[in-house]
Amino acid sequence: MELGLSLGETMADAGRDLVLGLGMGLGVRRDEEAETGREVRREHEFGAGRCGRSSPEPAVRLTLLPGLVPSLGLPWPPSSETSRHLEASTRGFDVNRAPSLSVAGAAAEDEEEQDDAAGAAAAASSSPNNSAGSFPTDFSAQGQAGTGGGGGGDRAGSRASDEDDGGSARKKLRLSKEQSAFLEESFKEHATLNPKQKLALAKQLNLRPRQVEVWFQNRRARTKLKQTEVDCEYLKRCCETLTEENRRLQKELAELRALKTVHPFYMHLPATTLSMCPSCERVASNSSAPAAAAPAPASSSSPSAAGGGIAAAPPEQRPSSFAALFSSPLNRPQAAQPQPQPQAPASS
DNA sequence: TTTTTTCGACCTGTTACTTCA
DNA sequence: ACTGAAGTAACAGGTCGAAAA
Repeated sequence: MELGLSLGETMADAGRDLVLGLGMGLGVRRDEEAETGREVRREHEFGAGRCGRSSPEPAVRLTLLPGLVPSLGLPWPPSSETSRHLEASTRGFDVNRAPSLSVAGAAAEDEEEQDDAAGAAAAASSSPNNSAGSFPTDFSAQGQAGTGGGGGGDRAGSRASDEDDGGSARKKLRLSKEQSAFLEESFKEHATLNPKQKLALAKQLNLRPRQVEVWFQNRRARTKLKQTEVDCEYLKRCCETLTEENRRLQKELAELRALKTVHPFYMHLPATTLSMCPSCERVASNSSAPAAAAPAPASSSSPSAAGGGIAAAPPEQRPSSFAALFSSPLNRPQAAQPQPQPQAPASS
Protein backbone atom coordinates (compact mmCIF):
# COMPACT_ATOMS: atom_id res chain seq x y z
CA MET A 1 0.00 0.00 0.00
CA GLU A 2 1.47 3.21 -1.09
CA LEU A 3 1.48 5.82 1.57
CA GLY A 4 3.08 8.60 -0.29
CA LEU A 5 0.21 10.84 0.42
CA SER A 6 0.12 14.32 1.75
CA LEU A 7 -2.80 14.23 4.02
CA GLY A 8 -3.89 17.62 5.00
CA GLU A 9 -2.38 20.96 4.36
CA THR A 10 -2.65 22.43 7.76
CA MET A 11 0.46 21.00 9.22
CA ALA A 12 1.91 24.33 9.96
CA ASP A 13 -0.54 25.21 12.63
CA ALA A 14 -1.84 21.94 13.87
CA GLY A 15 -0.68 21.21 17.31
CA ARG A 16 -1.45 17.57 17.05
CA ASP A 17 -0.27 17.00 13.55
CA LEU A 18 1.51 13.84 13.00
CA VAL A 19 4.24 12.47 10.96
CA LEU A 20 3.59 8.84 10.45
CA GLY A 21 6.47 6.71 9.51
CA LEU A 22 5.87 3.42 7.89
CA GLY A 23 6.50 1.81 11.18
CA MET A 24 3.68 3.78 12.69
CA GLY A 25 6.08 6.00 14.47
CA LEU A 26 4.70 9.39 15.20
CA GLY A 27 6.60 12.56 15.56
CA VAL A 28 6.13 16.20 16.00
CA ARG A 29 7.47 19.04 14.03
CA ARG A 30 11.00 20.01 14.76
CA ASP A 31 10.33 23.69 14.65
CA GLU A 32 7.91 23.24 17.45
CA GLU A 33 10.59 21.46 19.33
CA ALA A 34 12.90 24.32 18.79
CA GLU A 35 10.37 26.64 20.28
CA THR A 36 9.49 24.67 23.30
CA GLY A 37 12.80 23.30 24.29
CA ARG A 38 14.06 19.90 25.10
CA GLU A 39 11.86 19.13 28.01
CA VAL A 40 8.65 19.73 26.19
CA ARG A 41 9.98 18.13 23.09
CA ARG A 42 10.64 14.95 24.89
CA GLU A 43 7.21 14.95 26.35
CA HIS A 44 5.80 15.14 22.88
CA GLU A 45 8.17 12.61 21.58
CA PHE A 46 7.25 10.03 24.05
CA GLY A 47 3.65 10.53 23.26
CA ALA A 48 3.92 10.69 19.57
CA GLY A 49 7.03 8.82 18.80
CA ARG A 50 10.16 9.91 17.07
CA CYS A 51 9.69 9.40 13.45
CA GLY A 52 12.96 10.83 12.44
CA ARG A 53 14.93 8.36 14.36
CA SER A 54 12.79 5.35 14.38
CA SER A 55 12.00 5.26 10.74
CA PRO A 56 14.32 6.24 7.98
CA GLU A 57 11.59 5.98 5.42
CA PRO A 58 9.93 9.10 4.16
CA ALA A 59 7.33 10.09 6.61
CA VAL A 60 3.72 10.41 5.75
CA ARG A 61 2.01 13.30 7.31
CA LEU A 62 -1.42 12.34 8.33
CA THR A 63 -4.05 14.60 9.62
CA LEU A 64 -7.27 12.98 10.53
CA LEU A 65 -10.45 14.89 10.35
CA PRO A 66 -13.30 14.89 12.77
CA GLY A 67 -15.96 13.97 10.33
CA LEU A 68 -14.28 10.75 9.59
CA VAL A 69 -14.45 9.60 13.10
CA PRO A 70 -18.19 9.19 13.28
CA SER A 71 -18.23 7.62 9.89
CA LEU A 72 -15.78 5.10 11.11
CA GLY A 73 -17.76 4.43 14.16
CA LEU A 74 -14.91 5.53 16.28
CA PRO A 75 -15.85 7.46 19.32
CA TRP A 76 -13.33 10.18 19.50
CA PRO A 77 -11.96 11.38 21.66
CA PRO A 78 -12.36 8.14 23.52
CA SER A 79 -14.79 8.66 26.24
CA SER A 80 -13.63 8.31 29.72
CA GLU A 81 -16.10 5.50 29.96
CA THR A 82 -14.39 3.73 27.14
CA SER A 83 -11.05 4.16 28.71
CA ARG A 84 -12.35 3.04 32.00
CA HIS A 85 -13.86 0.02 30.45
CA LEU A 86 -10.65 -0.73 28.70
CA GLU A 87 -8.77 -0.59 31.88
CA ALA A 88 -11.43 -2.26 33.88
CA SER A 89 -11.20 -5.18 31.57
CA THR A 90 -7.69 -5.54 32.70
CA ARG A 91 -6.50 -5.98 36.14
CA GLY A 92 -4.99 -2.66 36.93
CA PHE A 93 -6.41 0.77 37.22
CA ASP A 94 -6.35 3.17 34.37
CA VAL A 95 -2.84 4.41 34.26
CA ASN A 96 -3.89 7.29 32.10
CA ARG A 97 -6.51 8.58 34.40
CA ALA A 98 -6.19 10.42 37.56
CA PRO A 99 -6.31 7.86 40.26
CA SER A 100 -9.44 8.56 42.12
CA LEU A 101 -9.61 8.59 45.80
CA SER A 102 -11.36 5.31 45.58
CA VAL A 103 -8.16 3.87 44.34
CA ALA A 104 -6.54 4.61 47.59
CA GLY A 105 -9.62 3.40 49.33
CA ALA A 106 -9.56 0.23 47.37
CA ALA A 107 -5.96 -0.12 48.22
CA ALA A 108 -6.89 0.11 51.81
CA GLU A 109 -9.33 -2.71 51.35
CA ASP A 110 -6.94 -4.77 49.38
CA GLU A 111 -5.40 -7.28 51.63
CA GLU A 112 -2.77 -8.18 49.14
CA GLU A 113 -0.94 -5.15 50.25
CA GLN A 114 -0.17 -6.81 53.48
CA ASP A 115 1.52 -9.83 52.11
CA ASP A 116 3.03 -7.86 49.31
CA ALA A 117 4.76 -5.48 51.57
CA ALA A 118 7.36 -7.28 53.49
CA GLY A 119 7.21 -5.30 56.65
CA ALA A 120 4.75 -4.29 59.27
CA ALA A 121 5.11 -0.74 58.13
CA ALA A 122 3.70 -1.69 54.80
CA ALA A 123 0.76 -3.25 56.50
CA ALA A 124 0.26 -0.04 58.35
CA SER A 125 0.30 1.90 55.13
CA SER A 126 -2.54 -0.15 53.80
CA SER A 127 -4.70 0.46 56.75
CA PRO A 128 -7.83 2.50 56.18
CA ASN A 129 -6.53 5.17 58.43
CA ASN A 130 -3.62 5.80 56.20
CA SER A 131 -5.03 5.59 52.75
CA ALA A 132 -8.64 6.60 52.92
CA GLY A 133 -9.61 10.06 51.93
CA SER A 134 -6.60 11.42 50.20
CA PHE A 135 -3.32 10.59 48.68
CA PRO A 136 -0.55 10.13 51.05
CA THR A 137 1.98 12.80 50.54
CA ASP A 138 4.71 11.04 52.32
CA PHE A 139 5.38 7.39 51.97
CA SER A 140 8.32 7.30 54.18
CA ALA A 141 6.39 5.35 56.75
CA GLN A 142 5.71 2.56 54.35
CA GLY A 143 7.58 -0.63 54.09
CA GLN A 144 9.75 0.76 51.37
CA ALA A 145 13.10 0.25 52.84
CA GLY A 146 14.86 1.04 49.61
CA THR A 147 18.55 0.91 49.73
CA GLY A 148 18.57 1.69 53.35
CA GLY A 149 18.30 -1.98 53.96
CA GLY A 150 15.74 -1.71 56.67
CA GLY A 151 13.38 -4.36 57.88
CA GLY A 152 11.40 -4.42 54.64
CA GLY A 153 14.40 -4.03 52.51
CA ASP A 154 13.42 -6.58 49.95
CA ARG A 155 10.55 -4.49 48.78
CA ALA A 156 12.66 -2.16 46.79
CA GLY A 157 14.35 -3.61 43.82
CA SER A 158 17.94 -2.87 43.28
CA ARG A 159 20.20 -2.33 40.38
CA ALA A 160 23.54 -3.93 40.62
CA SER A 161 25.15 -1.03 38.88
CA ASP A 162 24.14 1.62 41.35
CA GLU A 163 23.40 -0.25 44.49
CA ASP A 164 25.22 -2.76 46.53
CA ASP A 165 23.18 -5.73 45.66
CA GLY A 166 25.37 -8.28 47.21
CA GLY A 167 25.54 -9.96 43.85
CA SER A 168 22.11 -11.49 44.19
CA ALA A 169 19.75 -11.70 41.29
CA ARG A 170 17.47 -8.78 40.85
CA LYS A 171 14.28 -8.85 42.76
CA LYS A 172 11.26 -7.33 41.26
CA LEU A 173 9.04 -5.82 43.83
CA ARG A 174 5.73 -4.25 43.16
CA LEU A 175 5.03 -0.74 44.17
CA SER A 176 2.19 -0.18 46.48
CA LYS A 177 -1.04 1.16 45.09
CA GLU A 178 -0.46 4.42 46.82
CA GLN A 179 2.93 4.77 45.31
CA SER A 180 1.67 3.89 41.87
CA ALA A 181 -1.19 6.31 42.19
CA PHE A 182 1.11 9.08 43.27
CA LEU A 183 3.45 8.38 40.40
CA GLU A 184 0.48 8.46 38.09
CA GLU A 185 -0.46 11.84 39.39
CA SER A 186 3.02 13.05 38.73
CA PHE A 187 3.01 11.53 35.31
CA LYS A 188 -0.15 13.38 34.51
CA GLU A 189 1.59 16.61 35.27
CA HIS A 190 4.75 15.84 33.38
CA ALA A 191 5.71 12.72 31.56
CA THR A 192 9.36 13.37 32.07
CA LEU A 193 11.20 14.31 35.17
CA ASN A 194 14.05 16.60 35.76
CA PRO A 195 16.55 15.47 38.35
CA LYS A 196 15.03 17.57 41.07
CA GLN A 197 11.61 16.25 40.46
CA LYS A 198 12.94 12.75 40.40
CA LEU A 199 14.67 13.17 43.68
CA ALA A 200 11.69 14.81 45.24
CA LEU A 201 9.41 12.05 44.10
CA ALA A 202 11.80 9.41 45.25
CA LYS A 203 12.07 11.00 48.62
CA GLN A 204 8.37 11.46 48.95
CA LEU A 205 7.60 7.91 47.97
CA ASN A 206 10.56 6.51 49.79
CA LEU A 207 11.88 5.01 46.62
CA ARG A 208 15.24 5.26 45.05
CA PRO A 209 15.55 7.79 42.24
CA ARG A 210 16.43 4.96 39.95
CA GLN A 211 13.10 3.34 40.69
CA VAL A 212 11.26 6.54 39.91
CA GLU A 213 13.23 6.88 36.74
CA VAL A 214 12.49 3.34 35.66
CA TRP A 215 8.86 3.74 36.50
CA PHE A 216 8.60 6.80 34.28
CA GLN A 217 10.43 5.08 31.49
CA ASN A 218 8.13 2.13 31.62
CA ARG A 219 5.15 4.38 31.91
CA ARG A 220 6.12 6.30 28.82
CA ALA A 221 6.65 3.07 26.98
CA ARG A 222 3.21 1.87 27.98
CA THR A 223 1.64 5.09 26.87
CA LYS A 224 3.38 4.95 23.57
CA LEU A 225 2.43 1.37 23.04
CA LYS A 226 -1.17 2.15 23.78
CA GLN A 227 -1.12 5.11 21.44
CA THR A 228 0.42 2.99 18.75
CA GLU A 229 -2.32 0.45 19.11
CA VAL A 230 -4.93 3.16 18.85
CA ASP A 231 -3.24 4.65 15.84
CA CYS A 232 -2.97 1.31 14.18
CA GLU A 233 -6.61 0.55 14.69
CA TYR A 234 -7.60 3.96 13.52
CA LEU A 235 -5.50 3.80 10.40
CA LYS A 236 -6.89 0.42 9.64
CA ARG A 237 -10.33 1.88 9.65
CA CYS A 238 -9.17 4.79 7.60
CA CYS A 239 -7.78 2.34 5.10
CA GLU A 240 -11.06 0.51 4.97
CA THR A 241 -12.93 3.73 4.40
CA LEU A 242 -10.58 4.83 1.69
CA THR A 243 -10.77 1.46 0.04
CA GLU A 244 -14.48 1.77 -0.01
CA GLU A 245 -14.18 5.27 -1.38
CA ASN A 246 -11.85 4.04 -4.05
CA ARG A 247 -14.19 1.27 -4.94
CA ARG A 248 -17.05 3.68 -5.24
CA LEU A 249 -15.08 6.02 -7.41
CA GLN A 250 -13.97 3.21 -9.65
CA LYS A 251 -17.52 2.20 -10.07
CA GLU A 252 -18.54 5.73 -10.79
CA LEU A 253 -15.76 5.99 -13.30
CA ALA A 254 -16.86 2.86 -15.04
CA GLU A 255 -20.35 4.21 -15.20
CA LEU A 256 -19.16 7.42 -16.69
CA ARG A 257 -17.15 5.55 -19.25
CA ALA A 258 -20.14 3.51 -20.20
CA LEU A 259 -22.17 6.64 -20.43
CA LYS A 260 -19.61 8.19 -22.68
CA THR A 261 -19.80 5.22 -24.94
CA VAL A 262 -23.55 5.24 -25.14
CA HIS A 263 -24.07 8.99 -25.21
CA PRO A 264 -20.91 10.61 -26.46
CA PHE A 265 -22.54 14.02 -26.57
CA TYR A 266 -22.75 14.00 -22.83
CA MET A 267 -19.06 14.34 -22.70
CA HIS A 268 -19.03 17.57 -24.63
CA LEU A 269 -19.00 19.44 -21.47
CA PRO A 270 -17.79 22.85 -20.51
CA ALA A 271 -14.17 23.25 -19.77
CA THR A 272 -14.76 23.11 -16.04
CA THR A 273 -15.80 19.49 -16.01
CA LEU A 274 -13.68 16.51 -15.33
CA SER A 275 -11.91 14.65 -18.03
CA MET A 276 -10.12 11.38 -18.21
CA CYS A 277 -6.53 11.05 -19.04
CA PRO A 278 -6.46 8.23 -21.60
CA SER A 279 -2.99 7.13 -20.69
CA CYS A 280 -3.06 7.06 -16.95
CA GLU A 281 -6.81 6.74 -16.61
CA ARG A 282 -6.97 9.42 -14.04
CA VAL A 283 -9.66 11.94 -13.74
CA ALA A 284 -8.33 15.41 -14.02
CA SER A 285 -9.74 18.82 -14.38
CA ASN A 286 -8.87 20.60 -17.54
CA SER A 287 -9.91 23.90 -16.13
CA SER A 288 -8.21 26.15 -13.69
CA ALA A 289 -10.38 24.98 -10.85
CA PRO A 290 -9.03 22.14 -8.75
CA ALA A 291 -10.69 18.94 -9.70
CA ALA A 292 -11.24 17.78 -6.19
CA ALA A 293 -12.68 21.04 -5.08
CA ALA A 294 -14.87 21.70 -8.06
CA PRO A 295 -16.91 18.76 -9.16
CA ALA A 296 -18.94 19.32 -12.23
CA PRO A 297 -22.17 21.12 -11.54
CA ALA A 298 -24.91 18.63 -11.20
CA SER A 299 -27.28 20.74 -13.21
CA SER A 300 -25.13 20.69 -16.29
CA SER A 301 -23.23 17.48 -16.17
CA SER A 302 -25.19 15.09 -14.08
CA PRO A 303 -26.19 12.21 -16.23
CA SER A 304 -29.17 11.67 -14.06
CA ALA A 305 -30.43 15.10 -14.85
CA ALA A 306 -30.26 14.28 -18.49
CA GLY A 307 -31.84 10.91 -18.06
CA GLY A 308 -30.31 7.55 -18.62
CA GLY A 309 -30.61 6.32 -15.08
CA ILE A 310 -26.88 6.10 -14.47
CA ALA A 311 -26.12 8.76 -11.97
CA ALA A 312 -23.12 9.83 -10.07
CA ALA A 313 -23.96 10.92 -6.60
CA PRO A 314 -24.47 14.63 -6.31
CA PRO A 315 -21.55 16.34 -4.70
CA GLU A 316 -23.30 16.97 -1.47
CA GLN A 317 -24.16 13.30 -1.15
CA ARG A 318 -20.80 11.91 -2.00
CA PRO A 319 -18.47 10.72 0.64
CA SER A 320 -15.83 13.22 1.27
CA SER A 321 -12.87 13.17 -0.99
CA PHE A 322 -9.55 11.95 0.20
CA ALA A 323 -8.29 15.42 0.71
CA ALA A 324 -11.35 16.35 2.66
CA LEU A 325 -11.04 13.24 4.73
CA PHE A 326 -7.84 14.49 6.18
CA SER A 327 -8.36 18.16 6.14
CA SER A 328 -8.86 18.60 9.81
CA PRO A 329 -5.85 18.44 12.06
CA LEU A 330 -7.39 17.75 15.39
CA ASN A 331 -8.92 14.37 15.27
CA ARG A 332 -6.35 11.72 15.44
CA PRO A 333 -7.36 9.29 18.11
CA GLN A 334 -5.18 9.33 21.10
CA ALA A 335 -4.90 6.84 23.81
CA ALA A 336 -6.05 8.30 27.04
CA GLN A 337 -3.03 9.98 28.42
CA PRO A 338 -2.19 13.01 30.38
CA GLN A 339 -1.73 16.19 28.51
CA PRO A 340 1.91 17.01 28.49
CA GLN A 341 2.53 20.27 30.14
CA PRO A 342 5.61 22.33 29.92
CA GLN A 343 7.72 21.78 32.91
CA ALA A 344 8.84 24.53 35.08
CA PRO A 345 12.52 25.13 34.88
CA ALA A 346 14.44 23.07 37.28
CA SER A 347 15.76 26.16 38.92
CA SER A 348 12.39 27.43 39.91
C1' DT B 1 35.54 28.13 15.15
C1' DT B 2 35.44 23.30 14.50
C1' DT B 3 36.05 18.65 16.02
C1' DT B 4 36.18 15.18 19.48
C1' DT B 5 35.04 13.37 23.91
C1' DT B 6 32.22 12.81 27.85
C1' DC B 7 28.03 12.54 30.23
C1' DG B 8 23.27 12.42 31.27
C1' DA B 9 18.67 11.42 29.75
C1' DC B 10 15.91 8.81 27.19
C1' DC B 11 14.12 4.94 24.09
C1' DT B 12 13.58 0.24 22.79
C1' DG B 13 13.72 -4.45 23.51
C1' DT B 14 14.22 -7.98 26.77
C1' DT B 15 14.21 -10.47 31.11
C1' DA B 16 12.41 -11.86 35.38
C1' DC B 17 9.02 -11.76 38.65
C1' DT B 18 4.06 -11.40 40.31
C1' DT B 19 -0.71 -11.99 39.90
C1' DC B 20 -4.76 -14.05 38.31
C1' DA B 21 -8.01 -16.92 35.82
C1' DA C 1 -1.65 -27.53 43.00
C1' DC C 2 -0.40 -26.44 38.46
C1' DT C 3 -0.14 -23.61 34.36
C1' DG C 4 -0.21 -20.08 30.94
C1' DA C 5 -1.20 -15.27 30.01
C1' DA C 6 -0.86 -10.63 31.26
C1' DG C 7 1.20 -6.89 33.72
C1' DT C 8 5.21 -4.64 35.15
C1' DA C 9 9.74 -3.60 37.60
C1' DA C 10 14.31 -3.81 36.26
C1' DC C 11 17.97 -4.15 33.07
C1' DA C 12 21.05 -3.72 28.76
C1' DG C 13 22.34 -1.51 24.81
C1' DG C 14 21.83 2.09 21.84
C1' DT C 15 20.91 7.12 20.32
C1' DC C 16 20.93 11.95 20.94
C1' DG C 17 21.99 16.56 22.58
C1' DA C 18 24.64 19.57 25.48
C1' DA C 19 28.77 20.81 27.63
C1' DA C 20 33.64 20.48 28.05
C1' DA C 21 38.22 19.74 26.16
